Amino acid sequence: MQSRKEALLEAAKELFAEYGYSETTFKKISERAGVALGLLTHHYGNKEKLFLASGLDVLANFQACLEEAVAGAANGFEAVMRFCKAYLDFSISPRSSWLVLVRCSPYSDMKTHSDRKQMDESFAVIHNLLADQIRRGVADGSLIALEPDVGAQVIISTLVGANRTVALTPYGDENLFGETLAFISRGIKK
Amino acid sequence: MQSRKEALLEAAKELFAEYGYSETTFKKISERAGVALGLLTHHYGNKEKLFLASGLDVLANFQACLEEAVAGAANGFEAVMRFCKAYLDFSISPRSSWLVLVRCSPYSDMKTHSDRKQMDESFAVIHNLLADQIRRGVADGSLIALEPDVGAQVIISTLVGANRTVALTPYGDENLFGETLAFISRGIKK
Amino acid sequence: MQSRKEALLEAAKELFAEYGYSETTFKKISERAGVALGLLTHHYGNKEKLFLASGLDVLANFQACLEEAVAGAANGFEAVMRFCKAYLDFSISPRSSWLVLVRCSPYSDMKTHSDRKQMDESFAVIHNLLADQIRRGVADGSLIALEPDVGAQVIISTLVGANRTVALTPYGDENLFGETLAFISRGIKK
Amino acid sequence: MQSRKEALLEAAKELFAEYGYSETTFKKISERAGVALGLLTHHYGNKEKLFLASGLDVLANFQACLEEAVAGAANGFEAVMRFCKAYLDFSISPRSSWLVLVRCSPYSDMKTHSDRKQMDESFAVIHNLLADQIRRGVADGSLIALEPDVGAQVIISTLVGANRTVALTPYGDENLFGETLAFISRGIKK
DNA sequence: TATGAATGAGATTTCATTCAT
DNA sequence: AATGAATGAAATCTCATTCAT
Repeated sequence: MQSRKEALLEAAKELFAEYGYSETTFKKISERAGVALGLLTHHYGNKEKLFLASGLDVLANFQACLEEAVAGAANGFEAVMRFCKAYLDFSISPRSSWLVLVRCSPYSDMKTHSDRKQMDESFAVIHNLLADQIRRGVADGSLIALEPDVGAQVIISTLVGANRTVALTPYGDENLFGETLAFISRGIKK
Repeated sequence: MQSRKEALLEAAKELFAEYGYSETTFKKISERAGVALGLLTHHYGNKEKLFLASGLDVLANFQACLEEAVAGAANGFEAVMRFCKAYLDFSISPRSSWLVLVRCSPYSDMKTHSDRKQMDESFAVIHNLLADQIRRGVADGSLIALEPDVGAQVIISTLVGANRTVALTPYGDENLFGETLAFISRGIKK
Repeated sequence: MQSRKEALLEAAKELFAEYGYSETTFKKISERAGVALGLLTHHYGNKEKLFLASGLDVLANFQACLEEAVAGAANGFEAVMRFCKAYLDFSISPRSSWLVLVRCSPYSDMKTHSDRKQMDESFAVIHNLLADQIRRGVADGSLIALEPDVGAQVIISTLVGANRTVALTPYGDENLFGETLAFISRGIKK
Repeated sequence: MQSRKEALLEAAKELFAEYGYSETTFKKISERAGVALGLLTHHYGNKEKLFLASGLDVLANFQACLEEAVAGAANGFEAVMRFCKAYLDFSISPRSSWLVLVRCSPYSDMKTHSDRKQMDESFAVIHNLLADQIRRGVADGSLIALEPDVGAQVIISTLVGANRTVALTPYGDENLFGETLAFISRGIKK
């Protein structure tokens, strides 16, 4: 059984994902969660903190998913490709509330909010996870000579773009994710 | 001499670029433009239409810039690379108000608004411009065998992602654009 | 050929009739008339004066119609009945813009406006026209003994009510005007 | 002790009655009620719904008053006359806020608003109450042969007109209500 | 913890009227 | 006479947040 606090977070994630920050109101959240309006500030302080909590909740799942993906890879190249596939898969999995991250990640166009920093740090963990796999791949000879941080930036940028194309635009082709992975592969494989 | 209608558009572009849609108010726009509040609806109807007008204005400049870039290329590969470079350069040129497009393009996370379609169509023109260069490169043997539409999608996705990383996040490295171009080159060159 | 001043009055009558005072705007009027916005104040001064001009224009037609109706009556009773029939007929004749009077006559629920007095006086002329016919009927023995002013008030009240029932409510039966005339007849005939 | 929600309704009834719909503002209502502006939409949703609530509140009192009036009548004719007298009396009783109904009943000149239907239905109850008394009077021989629905329409039209003459115009004579009752009596009594 | 009434600043939008051309 | 850009006050409505219960 879900506590009322959890019900609020769940409703907030759904609504922020669907409508974005400014079109999601306390009233809508409390109605969808089926709890009293006042509980929102009681449990989460204010709107921004709730937004952050929503984002961090999705992000924690995202991190876990990526770490699991890279775990059993035979070499660096394979680890990178698993990372990429997991990234794209997570973003379209129906119950991941991925769009919350589209709305509040450092890659979003939100005006900087108070706890942007906490979000940035969590995303840095993801960046480093990928950079580590690149380092491994360069060491084990499965990747071309890439500076790990820049390489991770380029790859994540590509994933961010592909993801947005599919999630937000009408151009998103069903082949796009496959092509993107092939494209990345060509760009890094030795 | 700038008409008041133009002054409003200019102010709107600056403010939408800087603050996004919902944090840009009529008051801020009219004050920055130095005109009366009521002129906004008089000339543009409502906030959304002004937002659209802002986006289309930037987009028109963007298109012109891309078309000029591909004009003198020796072959398809070179045309594609010029397109990509012009894309990234435009996005960081100081007076382009590029961020307006980050806020209202199909790649943005705006809730669909009324004239989304008009924006979509204009972006399709850009997509087709790139697809044409790919087609040319495949024909002249300077590119690997790519399906032009999917290829254009992948490349634009990569540019979108790189652009967001630089424009919005704290990770944006100064090498990123260069690395992105190299990465694209490796992914498509025969 | 209609002058622009006349076109404005015509448009104003239509719109005031259909939408009432406060939902009729200068913009709508000038657009329907196909002339420039500024001509409205130029020719009519302000909104209230235009409203009054619209009402008085309809009222002048109304008066003429009533006077013509009573002209050839054989006796007072017949004159009264002709008056009543003409009153009701005018109110449903398609091009009379009768509803303007519903909106701005002394029987309307408009908050008193500046030139209410002029409207009141014109309506008094109508009242007196009916009172004269009653006086005649009492004198010639075709009517029961009625105080002409009170009698005119009662009869006009009945017409006002019947008219509103037909023009404004969903209850308006097609027999209502006939029944109303029969009812009046029973109430005054000797 | 009156709740703030009730205070708002009371203030709204007074102001709508006095100034009509469009000249009654949120500011005026909340100031007269002595509560915060935002409570208006909090409790009533929007201006129209508050207007409707005001009308229905007055109408409920009106219905109760009419039902009580017809209760003890000796025959149909007397019941009809009591109905008419109660109708007219209610309309000039100082604390009835009758004018709200003048502004928002189906007999008003309001442009059709959303819940017009609800108002229409409530007025139909009043119409039927009168039609029932006519039916009784025709049956018990105290009235002439009248079709009950049309008869009710004619009588209510007469009351509506008399009421408007007294409430809205400068012609309203103090004898008018008495004369109107006599006039109705002559028109229906056997 | 839980509720939802209460607040009031602020947003968008409307619109009669003025005025330069 | 004719045009429509320009003005700004005022209207309705939203909404995060507070607070008494």
